[in-house]
Amino acid sequence: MAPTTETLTAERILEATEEVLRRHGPAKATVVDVARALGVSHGSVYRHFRTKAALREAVTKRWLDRTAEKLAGIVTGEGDPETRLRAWLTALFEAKRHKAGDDPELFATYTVLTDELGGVVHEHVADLTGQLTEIIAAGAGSGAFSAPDPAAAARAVFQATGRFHDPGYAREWTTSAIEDDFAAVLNLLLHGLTTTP
Amino acid sequence: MAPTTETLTAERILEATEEVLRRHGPAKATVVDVARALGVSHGSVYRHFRTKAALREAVTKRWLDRTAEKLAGIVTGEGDPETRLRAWLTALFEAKRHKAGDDPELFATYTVLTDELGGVVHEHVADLTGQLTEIIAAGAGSGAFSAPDPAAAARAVFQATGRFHDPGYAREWTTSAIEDDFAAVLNLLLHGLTTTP
DNA sequence: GGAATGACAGATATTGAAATCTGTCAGCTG
DNA sequence: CAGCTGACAGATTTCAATATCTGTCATTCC
Repeated sequence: MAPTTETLTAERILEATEEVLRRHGPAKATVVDVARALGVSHGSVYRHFRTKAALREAVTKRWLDRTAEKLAGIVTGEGDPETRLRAWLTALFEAKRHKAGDDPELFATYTVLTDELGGVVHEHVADLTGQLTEIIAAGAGSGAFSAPDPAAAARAVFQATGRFHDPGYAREWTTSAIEDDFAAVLNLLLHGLTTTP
Repeated sequence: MAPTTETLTAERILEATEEVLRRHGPAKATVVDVARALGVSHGSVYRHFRTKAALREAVTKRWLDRTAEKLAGIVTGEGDPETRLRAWLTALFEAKRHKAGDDPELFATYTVLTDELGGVVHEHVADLTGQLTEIIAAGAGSGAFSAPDPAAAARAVFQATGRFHDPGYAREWTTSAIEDDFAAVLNLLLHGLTTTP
């Protein structure tokens, strides 16, 4: 479509792949489509990604990492651990909700992709619970939280808030009660974590 | 298959429907199959259920109600509210996990059915959170729980434990860490609900 | 000579014609 | 006559042929 003289890099292929996925959806997006969008033969794409699955995995990892990076800023940010924990969980919910609301096609596409790519999602979840563990460990250290095992507490908090970040629940993120539900769960969990003076 | 002289009742049709669903799965189970299993014409089935969708809805409701009935016994059972709350949530998890593990085919079938029948599921969830509300209200009354709005707390607890009863997570119910995860979430939530002396 | 191409074999997806199903209803049956 | 039947029209699903795609690699191009 747009045959440039620019060198063909993995990054350019990933950009084109995301565009093709947005246009055609996960079922109909082909490697041939990606190559056509870049003005190259599909053989050239296979020089950078061994298989179609590897290409899908890379583009999905890139998408998940964009969210993780945003949240990482909050972990090392200012405020006490309770404030940062609230901010982090709220930011995660907001990020997912906006992704789902702003571009439903692409969100649905990535939901399909994450379903077929267990490994990538597992790493993503490990990344996020790692961030949560840092915040909770800080709170445990300062005496604000009662958490003998911060990593276990982080997993519990992440799992208990699944309804507000797991793509499987995306269709409920537009209902009016979701804000109240989120606040209720968040308060319950924070009360459960907080030490009682 | 087994043409009996017994009268054709809605209940007999539902039994046959569940059997056909177990055998053929949700995609291939037809009204003609159900009629054949009962040794009647498919027109007779339509005398009891207006549409195929109504039949599927009725058989699904029946399935969900069986779980709700089991749990209802715990609500009015013995023990203090905290004990009953733990028992109720554990029983819900166990019931779902056994359904999923004992007859995966049928469980997968009902998961598909519940996905297409929003209304029935909504009622089922309302039923279960109603039961939870009773237990939590009892705890609030006795001073064991701090819950200004027991219904809201019940919704929060139900949603926070979604990972352990939502069929969407069924494939994770066989992983080894699930028991620990459940215990961690349960303890966190109960600590969050309990008043601090 | 390192990157890109395009023809190719086997695997996967699309398509449209044929078969089956859903839902109705006039008539049969006990 | 209350309940059941089975033929029927329109909607949906199946199946097999046809077309497209994936992944490879000998060859071309700069």
